[in-house]
Amino acid sequence: MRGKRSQRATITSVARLAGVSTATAGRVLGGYGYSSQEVRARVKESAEALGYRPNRLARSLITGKTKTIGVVAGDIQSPFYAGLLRGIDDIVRGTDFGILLTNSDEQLDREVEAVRLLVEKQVDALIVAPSDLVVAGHLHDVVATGCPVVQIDRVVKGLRADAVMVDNVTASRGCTRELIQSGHHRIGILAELERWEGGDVDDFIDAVTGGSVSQTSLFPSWQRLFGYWRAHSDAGVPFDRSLVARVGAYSGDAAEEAVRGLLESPDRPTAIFSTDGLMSSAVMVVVNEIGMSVPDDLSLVCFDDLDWMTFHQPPISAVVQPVNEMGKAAAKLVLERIDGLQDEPRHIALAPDFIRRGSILAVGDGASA
Amino acid sequence: MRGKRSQRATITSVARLAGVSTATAGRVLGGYGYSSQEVRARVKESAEALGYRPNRLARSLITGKTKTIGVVAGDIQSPFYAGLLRGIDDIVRGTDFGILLTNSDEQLDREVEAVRLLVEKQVDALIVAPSDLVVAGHLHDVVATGCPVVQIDRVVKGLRADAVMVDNVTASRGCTRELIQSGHHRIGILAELERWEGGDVDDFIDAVTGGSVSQTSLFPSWQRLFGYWRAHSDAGVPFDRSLVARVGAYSGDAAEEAVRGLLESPDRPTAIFSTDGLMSSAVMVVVNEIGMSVPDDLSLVCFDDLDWMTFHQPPISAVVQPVNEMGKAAAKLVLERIDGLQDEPRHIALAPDFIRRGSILAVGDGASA
DNA sequence: TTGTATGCGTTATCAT
DNA sequence: ATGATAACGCATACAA
Repeated sequence: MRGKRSQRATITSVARLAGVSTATAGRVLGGYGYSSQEVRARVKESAEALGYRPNRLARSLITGKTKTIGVVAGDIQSPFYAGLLRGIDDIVRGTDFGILLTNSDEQLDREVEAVRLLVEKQVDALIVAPSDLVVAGHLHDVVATGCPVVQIDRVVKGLRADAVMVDNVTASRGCTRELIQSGHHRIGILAELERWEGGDVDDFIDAVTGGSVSQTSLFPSWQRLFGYWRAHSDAGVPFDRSLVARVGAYSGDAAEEAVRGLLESPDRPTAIFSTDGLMSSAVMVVVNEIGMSVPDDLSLVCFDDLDWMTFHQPPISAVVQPVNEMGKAAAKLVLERIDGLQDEPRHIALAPDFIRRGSILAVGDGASA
Repeated sequence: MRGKRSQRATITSVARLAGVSTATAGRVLGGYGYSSQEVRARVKESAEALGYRPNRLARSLITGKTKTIGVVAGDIQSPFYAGLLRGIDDIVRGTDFGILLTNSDEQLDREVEAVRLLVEKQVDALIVAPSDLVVAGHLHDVVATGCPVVQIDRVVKGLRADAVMVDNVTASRGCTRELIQSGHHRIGILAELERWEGGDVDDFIDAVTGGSVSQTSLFPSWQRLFGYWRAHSDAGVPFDRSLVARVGAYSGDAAEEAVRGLLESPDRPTAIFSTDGLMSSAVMVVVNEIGMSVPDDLSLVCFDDLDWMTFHQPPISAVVQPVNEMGKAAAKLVLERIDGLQDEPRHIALAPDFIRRGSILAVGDGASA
């Protein structure tokens, strides 16, 4: 029996009803000081009778802690971010932390706005998927105030903050090697490849070949291209620039267009490595459209294991990112930092799994199983 | 040039630097009172120099508004809730409202906990997908305090609060009719069908036949069963209880088991209506497992249009819920209520689309296109 | 137009 | 163990 009228009960009203001071009422309700059995009972009873709910705002104002974690996701609707969020929530649930969620659409200006809002709302920490790996003054500012920041999925150049990501290079290198070992020498790679401050794909390959590129502060799709390149280099298979389909935008239409370019070319690839869930759907659309069949006409390996890849005929080989674990790792890091952990920024790189399924056809002479 | 040291600037420090009172500084920084050009400039300059950021906590404590909307989702990771969230954010972005997100996993106790947290954090409104349509004291309590509540996807019996949902009955009735008109008279329905206070499927059908069931406060899967029943009734096709595959839990494994029961029965259905995305995947898994083919061996219609349904061979017919629009509608309602809109609770039912694709085979004699 | 004084609901620091 | 009282950072009524 509570809820009462419209006016919410405060510590003051509870104290009055219980016949104690607000200080005493605060101690028992907040559970932070001394109090006698008798008083404790009386206060709790009064609180119950009035339907008292603590006002965390007031508490936060004085403690300086809001018990709230700000999250800046790229696109909540994508399975990747949804999975991250789920992982974060799994860790946070049970604590009395809340998640303040914002969406950047991978655009810097929106991210800046989002961070500003979160900071003004006094979040205790920030989990962010940075939109720009070079210009990030807003994030440096947050770090400078002492508010813990955990980067997710990618890391800003020179930002002294924790990070949780996946080892894209190793994963891509591994699954490209699978294709090569199955006899494929012309493997198309379909990748977003936006925003690299060093220039375009050719510049990137030059930089990579010249050894002057740091793997760390690269967007995932560039890292995956890098892994693809290394697998070729490892196996002594020549790298053909024309097999790199750069989508250049994060849109299904653009991806389909890029796939058409790849598959309609005179010496088209015998396999495709699709570096992202959105890209993978695009591959399927175009493959159907052209009337090709996987793996007879085209072998396929995808980054991100979407549900349909399991029951597609044939099932599609995929790199599965541990999205929930990434979210959990980020949340744990955040909680540790809030608890005062003071060591150097940590970069945690989780290892994706590769699941080989029926979408890879062995071709040529010495094809291994 | 800001950020400064660890101490955050306050109105007081800005006022001191600008040589004005805190009230004056507050007026220009908060933009709510009179101030002269000259003072305004000086204060803003000081604020900039100190890297002043308003503390919304303090503001909220006094205004009584946090500019925060609490959201209780079922499972953030599902495309449905992710889509809702995206819609909500689309509306909220640009305003200085924040979204405080929690996850109930469709369990009442977790929902109660979540709501408690949100209320203590003083959210200005609540958007919630209720886990229980009958026992919801926590929601009644919130409504009683005057905090706007918008139910999403389903509506609690007797709760005086807005709601945004989809017209499940009409949609299911429509797509079941499509199957019937294509000559299917044995249509299996795969549905979660948990938690109906009236009992099990037989009781439900009895109640439906007897006209004693209210469509409103039913979980979506029951409403979809209802639409399926009505389509049969409309067409004079006998309703066969054995064609109702009740999954009873929200799990892929359970769904697959239910599909097997349907497809391995001696007089198995010629078509299946799958009432949910998770169920649809289960259908595909089992269909492949058994070696059947859609639509030759089995026609298929699904509630929820997942990405793979477009490029599956053949493409799968689907009911597409306007998830983003639902989220947007809920968020708009919330903002209106916060602005003081005081009329009766509104129930907004959006109409899903049906997209007929190649997964329906016309059978029997008078099959229509 | 500006400044003074109070209060929002808590926690924290002292006394007692 | 308890109570008076001062914060926290801001907004607001009112006086100047």
